[in-house]
Amino acid sequence: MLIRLAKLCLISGVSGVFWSSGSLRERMFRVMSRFLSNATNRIDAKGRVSVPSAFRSVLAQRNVQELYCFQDFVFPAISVGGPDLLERFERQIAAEDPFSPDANEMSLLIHGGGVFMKLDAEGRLMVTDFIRGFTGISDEVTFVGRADHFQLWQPQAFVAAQAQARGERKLAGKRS
Amino acid sequence: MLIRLAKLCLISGVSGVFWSSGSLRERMFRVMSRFLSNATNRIDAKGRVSVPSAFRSVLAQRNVQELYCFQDFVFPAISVGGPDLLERFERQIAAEDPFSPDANEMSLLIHGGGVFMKLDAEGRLMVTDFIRGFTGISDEVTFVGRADHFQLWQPQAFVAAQAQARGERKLAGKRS
DNA sequence: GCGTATCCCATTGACGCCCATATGGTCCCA
DNA sequence: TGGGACCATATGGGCGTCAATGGGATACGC
Repeated sequence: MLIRLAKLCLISGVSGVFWSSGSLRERMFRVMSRFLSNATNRIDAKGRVSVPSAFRSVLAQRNVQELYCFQDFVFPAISVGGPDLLERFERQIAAEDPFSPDANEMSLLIHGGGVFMKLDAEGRLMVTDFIRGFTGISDEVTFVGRADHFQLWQPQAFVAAQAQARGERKLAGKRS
Repeated sequence: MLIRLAKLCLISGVSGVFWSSGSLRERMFRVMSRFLSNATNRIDAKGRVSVPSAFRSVLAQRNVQELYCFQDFVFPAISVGGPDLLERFERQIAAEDPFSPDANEMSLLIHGGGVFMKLDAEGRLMVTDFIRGFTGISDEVTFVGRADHFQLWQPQAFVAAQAQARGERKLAGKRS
């Protein structure tokens, strides 16, 4: 199961290169600037929601000004990161056989299913239909840190998914 | 043959030359100037539809004034790009034996299945029968970014194709 | 001359930019 | 240790700008 989770992670964009290299100082820096924990904020009348301050400062440290958002491949959640996230996907496409139907589908998802968004001066983002439709979000958003990116969840869906993941881990632990 | 054409499509669409490096400024520029995300607009009584502003500014940045449109090889969608898209196809054809059946068929699709179109002053394009017939579009158009070009889809067909691609991604991830 | 496409202008509704307020937490000082 | 000032964050809302759309008027082709 652990392996499976690791794979899931990779699928949804958490790259394994995250830890692998760089000077000690750089690694310290990265540790400091991970997306971690979760928080739930309300959507206002105009459809905006504040990105948690902790996440915003990570974005600032990484010099991320435009957010690349896409509909996650596994969960009913929107994954959000910097343009480097998109570039990683594109490299992945370029790396595998560029003639495969896989690459075509991949492009349909990451280009056609991805958006660039910007935060306003107060660090809020618009919750568009693009986000609502895919996640089921209506009036509250749960922000979930995923190391090098974060996700937008419908609050109940998140606790459910988390509970399920916890349950499977427990079983795996008893088995092994 | 079909596979071969699909390959062609991919070559031009998700080109492997993707932009691995460059100054920060250059990368910002590139991020800004690729076709990304999707949006659905209505067709008015005269059969016109507005191209999303984001796509128009990409076209402007690339100095594209005439649009080359052709019926996509794999999806029921119209692919739209600058004249460079057509030129790339033509180079591809020229690269192989000009008398081969393959080259002949490619030309049939590339040239016979393609048209040039122009936007009006407000950035709208006419939805002709050429487009309607192939895509099933009737009163709404979904614009889908594909990095170096974009596509016109019948809205429902797009969500269906995207859902299928996502499903296959998920399965592939779990399998491996 | 009639249908069709292009040009021009008007409307409106959404989004970005700006400032104001509240609320909770922290730090300092008595 | 308790109270209070201070600060940061989350949230609310006004307003201007621009994009999407609608519709009239004119040019063009069959």
